[in-house]
Amino acid sequence: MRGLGEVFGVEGMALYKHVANKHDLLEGMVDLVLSEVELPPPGKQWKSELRQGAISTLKVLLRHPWACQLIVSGGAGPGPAMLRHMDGILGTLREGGFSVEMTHHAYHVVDVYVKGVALATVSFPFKKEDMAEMAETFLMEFSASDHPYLVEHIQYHLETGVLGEGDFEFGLDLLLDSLERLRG
Amino acid sequence: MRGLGEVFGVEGMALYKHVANKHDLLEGMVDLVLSEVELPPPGKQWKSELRQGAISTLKVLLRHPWACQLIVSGGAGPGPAMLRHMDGILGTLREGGFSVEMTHHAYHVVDVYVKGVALATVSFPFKKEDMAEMAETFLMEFSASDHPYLVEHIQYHLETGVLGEGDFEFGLDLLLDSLERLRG
DNA sequence: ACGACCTGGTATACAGCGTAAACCATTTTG
DNA sequence: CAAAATGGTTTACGCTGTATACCAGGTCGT
Repeated sequence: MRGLGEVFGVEGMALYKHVANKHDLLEGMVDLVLSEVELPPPGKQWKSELRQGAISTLKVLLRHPWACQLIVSGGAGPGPAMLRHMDGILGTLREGGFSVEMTHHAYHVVDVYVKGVALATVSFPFKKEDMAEMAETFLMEFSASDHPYLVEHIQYHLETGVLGEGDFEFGLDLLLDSLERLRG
Repeated sequence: MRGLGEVFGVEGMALYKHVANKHDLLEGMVDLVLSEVELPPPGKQWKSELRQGAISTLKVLLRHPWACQLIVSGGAGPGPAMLRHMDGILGTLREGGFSVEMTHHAYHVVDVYVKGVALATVSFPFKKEDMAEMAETFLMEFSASDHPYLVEHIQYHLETGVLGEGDFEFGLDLLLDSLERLRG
């Protein structure tokens, strides 16, 4: 708070004339972030709309790493932007022909997935450059023979990088295709 | 720290003779939690093994809500239990006939999903009993006509409760079935 | 036009946090 | 038997969010 005050050239306490407390402030910021998400209007092509919405959501979340934690963990109650966001996605599903029940399932599955990827990406503890070095010290810690599959996995990551866009879309399409099958 | 010291009948600072800092302490606790997960040994029925592993993981995470945040957000580097856990799941996939690449995808998708559900469940801000009351004040805040689909969604939740076991397994099976299709 | 009130700022203070530093008794060990 | 490791205490520092009191300037009702 004092730091934010400094940004405004003001004593920290002055902020409390404008927001109730730090948490309220963060809630507002979070909702502002969420308002950046671009949601296509509900229509007939639910799949591409949902896909686009999910991708946009992830992009926004990755653009504001600090907000990830708060949004994902529901630490901030839903503000107007979040409500709009939810209604948009739910609308896409309903208009796309999903039943109320299936809409419920689809919404939560995709929601959890997007947020999960966002959080995992944001909070991955190593920088891309340190990865190689990191992996090396890593592979020393445990006898490679104890965790053969893990070694293989890490080596794969060394070749292909951290969780990237491709990985996200792989899972996303997996879900969307499954949902499509269930809708019919 | 001072509180934990009190539990041991000791001054807070005494703890620093046993752990490097608070973060280290939490890492240890997190790994202990993770060691509670029961993973079936890798074999031929990858699907049921993965399923069982995911369910066990979720159960453990829900049993220790405080650990959820840390585990999910990777705030704690992987300890021995986590390594074991990862290797187990990766092994299940590889032994089950998945290629290295598909194993990578499958692992991350399921991992993200399980952790996402855990975090969402744990950090859902309202108690089960207050839900109805909560929803009511909720539905007043925004004109119901502005968010018709959201209203519908909330009403569905009022009938069926918060995210429950069924919802989790729905998404899980969705993923597992898709993975099965992709494996072949 | 004048007192009341609202607005947005300051100053001070408090309790809480993690933890660094110095010190001290009691084992354990070379 | 001296040296050193072990596990505790005390004190203190800088950081946090924020309650409280105070105060200047502008706005408003009469």
